[in-house]
Amino acid sequence: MDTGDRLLTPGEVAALFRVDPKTVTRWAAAGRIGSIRTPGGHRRFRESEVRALLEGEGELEELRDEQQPPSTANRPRNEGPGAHPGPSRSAGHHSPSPGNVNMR
Amino acid sequence: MDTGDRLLTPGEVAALFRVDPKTVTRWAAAGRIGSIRTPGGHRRFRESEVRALLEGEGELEELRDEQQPPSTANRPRNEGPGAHPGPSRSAGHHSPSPGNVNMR
DNA sequence: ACATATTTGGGTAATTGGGGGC
DNA sequence: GTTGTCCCAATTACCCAAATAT
Repeated sequence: MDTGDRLLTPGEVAALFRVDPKTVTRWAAAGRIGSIRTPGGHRRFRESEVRALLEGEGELEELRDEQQPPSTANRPRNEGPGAHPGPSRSAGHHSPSPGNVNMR
Repeated sequence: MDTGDRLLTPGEVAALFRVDPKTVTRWAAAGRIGSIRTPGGHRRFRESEVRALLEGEGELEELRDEQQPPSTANRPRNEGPGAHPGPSRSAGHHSPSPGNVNMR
């Protein structure tokens, strides 16, 4: 498994997150994302970390146990039965990511 | 691996649905739509998912590579009795959402 | 050495998030 | 039950110029 040795430029990370390169720089400055500095002062980011971040922190993941109201029930979100080849994130959750404490 | 879908900002999704960005946030909070959070806390939405929702719920079987057990060919389509398609979009009695461009 | 594109820095406006109430 | 609007705080986007990378 590649540990993501590939380094991404701020522009790449910005395009991945759909944000401004400046924002990515802010993340690095705030310590929200690991960054490697070039001797010239520019920043580089690990692709593995970036991918892990946008892997899908969506609250919607395995939420499929919806209740069914007797009358007005319409949950057109049903996946066919069978095996889910999807990469379950049930293995090794806590990653050595920086402390993600951002809540008021 | 990459689904190749771009990420949309809450404002974009809101404009697509013609709702307030706050409503989109509520959808994400309620788990009705997948969301990716930026390290800063903002949400980004997958364009493919949004388009799928906009297309109408008719999720046609465009995917033919989905293995299905040859035994149970049932379709757990909980449409529910009676007719109750999505909520009524009775939008049109107020000025366009000002929270899109030019606010303060 | 050149030039071009990208990144960096600071500053200001716009958007977004969360809560509350209608 | 949902959606839209109010507040404030945080994050993000666009403006500039200079430095760095290729």
